[in-house]
Amino acid sequence: MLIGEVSRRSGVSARMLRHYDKLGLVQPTGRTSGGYREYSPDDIQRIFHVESLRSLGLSLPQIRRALDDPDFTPAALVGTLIHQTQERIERDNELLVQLQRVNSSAPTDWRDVLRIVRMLHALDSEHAALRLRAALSDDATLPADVLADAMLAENDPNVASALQWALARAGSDTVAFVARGLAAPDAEVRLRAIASIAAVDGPETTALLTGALKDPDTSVRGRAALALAARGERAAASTLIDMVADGVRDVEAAEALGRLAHIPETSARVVAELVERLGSDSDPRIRLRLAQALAEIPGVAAVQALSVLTHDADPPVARTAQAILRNLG
Amino acid sequence: MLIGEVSRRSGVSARMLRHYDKLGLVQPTGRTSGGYREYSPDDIQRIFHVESLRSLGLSLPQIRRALDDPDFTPAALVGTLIHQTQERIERDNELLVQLQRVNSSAPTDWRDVLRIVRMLHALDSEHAALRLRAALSDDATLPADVLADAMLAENDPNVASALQWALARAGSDTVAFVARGLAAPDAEVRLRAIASIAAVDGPETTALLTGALKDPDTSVRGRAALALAARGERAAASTLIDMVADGVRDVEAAEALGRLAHIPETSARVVAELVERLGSDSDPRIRLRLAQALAEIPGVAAVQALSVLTHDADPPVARTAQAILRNLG
DNA sequence: TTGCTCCTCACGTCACGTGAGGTGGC
DNA sequence: TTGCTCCTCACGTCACGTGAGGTGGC
Repeated sequence: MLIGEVSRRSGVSARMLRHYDKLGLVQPTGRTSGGYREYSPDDIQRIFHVESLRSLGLSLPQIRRALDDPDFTPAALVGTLIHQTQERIERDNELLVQLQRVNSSAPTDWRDVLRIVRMLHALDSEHAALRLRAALSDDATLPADVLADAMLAENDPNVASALQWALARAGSDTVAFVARGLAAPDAEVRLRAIASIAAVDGPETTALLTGALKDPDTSVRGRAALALAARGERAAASTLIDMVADGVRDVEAAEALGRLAHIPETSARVVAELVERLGSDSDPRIRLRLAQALAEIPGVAAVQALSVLTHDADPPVARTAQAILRNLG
Repeated sequence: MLIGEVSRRSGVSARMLRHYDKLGLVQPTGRTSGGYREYSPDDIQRIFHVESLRSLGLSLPQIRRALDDPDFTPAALVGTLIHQTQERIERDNELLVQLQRVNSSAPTDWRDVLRIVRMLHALDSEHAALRLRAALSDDATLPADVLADAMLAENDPNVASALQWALARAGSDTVAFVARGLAAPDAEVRLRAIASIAAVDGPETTALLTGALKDPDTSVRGRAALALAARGERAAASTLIDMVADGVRDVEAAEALGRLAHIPETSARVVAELVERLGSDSDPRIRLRLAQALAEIPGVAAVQALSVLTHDADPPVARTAQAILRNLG
């Protein structure tokens, strides 16, 4: 079979078939009197073998060895190819993220592109000083989603807070980008997201903070509860009481409960829940903290609860209740 | 600054700096009397710009246009680069799957590799005839995970069943690979997984089938329930009753219930559940199917329930119950 | 004078495409 | 004789590395 037909049947260009010939990869068995290459069925088989191995990413010299050198076994090479492909995919994924960030900054000319690439490299730097400088650079070309991602990934508190500022300057529609961090598996990231969201007022952020009260992580729940209490949101009460009981930022939590309970109705509910916890918990340290929290709650309900506690079986609890009532009087 | 120091500071090889010069990308401002290239601070700036754009994947000619041609805007090119990168990632992911399949077949020489690549291509073919031939080829070099993946992805029932056979021949440790299909988002895939798992006896497959009773898809649940019933597993009863009620393979389901209820205890529970459904459902067609199912259940409990139904307010239900009792008597 | 740096020119890598200029076979 | 196919040789692509052979500057 002549080269043209072989090319048509195999899909390999005549140019490449001549190239295979020169490399010694596939040398046609014969030539016609006129010097035309003549391929035998075996030659054609071999072409398909070459194409098979090419589909796995082998180079032509590698294919030559694979087909002709009996000492060359597949194990090592296939492993290497897998590794190289994985590395290439990883690099390409990073490249894609960069390109999409550049794209979302909507550059009008290449100077804009250069600016944002420089900023992205700086924010990616290992040196906190460089990251800080980038965060403080006040470069309006940085899109909000990039700032948000950088802030969520930032473990240096100084840089993180500089990025918070930059985000605040970038406007209020940055909340959606930061909110993506609430779904992160890392609790630290969720904590930074909450801190950032808490800095922006409005019903949207309140809803996000309320959702975070169900977070699996204690610190995240606590941070959300304190922020909600500062907004007068009664939904935070139960979480704040948990914090008092668990001794997690319990002083802050108790104060927040006190401010939350300035409405008589809320006050009564908070006192009821505190009293219920005092009844169900037996750990003396927990009960002491719950009793102390009552000191922060305004209104008669708290005073009544404290009066009952002055006769508590737990001497420290009873003494604390007495002391609080004495101070109030 | 001479080329050596520029190279050291920028990380670009002297060879490449000369190449940039020849391309007109970065031409040093001056030369010394001896002909040495002298780079100005601006030249060095430009080198960093070139490297920035290279990090985005631009070719050297593209960078030249970006830096020198004011009419060349970033929008289109950045979009193209994103697209190309996505395509490359996709192709590399497919390549990686192929390589890992080849690897998991543990080829000892390149002939093994060629065999499995040929099989993989055949199983990937658009033509069902080619896929069928590959499935029937009885080639032991095909690893079980590949067979399982092919079977799960196969939408031609003939080919799928040939692959089932091939899997069965490959041994019983193929179940784990098939079980991965139970997590597929496509209900068809889960259905094929269940069918394949049901063909292998043992406590492991029974556990998988029991788990599938919670599948969101009716057909998947039904298939699992029928398979479990054939194994005498009473856990299938509720699902079978659902099938009777919903009219999904209801005749088969009723028969399976009958075989399942040969133990008096199970029989009583099945009858109780059927009666409860008859009481709570008002659709006459559903109630008729539930009543008919009672005919399949052995034991006195079913006969008692049917006796009650002979006075049912629903005439077809009452008549059916009478007919069943007549046949029994 | 001795190292060191720099210069230009050019070949090699890798998998091709695209000619130019010529010829065989129906 | 006219198309068509085939031949070899060779340049171009792309981003480099690595020489060879020569020279400037301390």
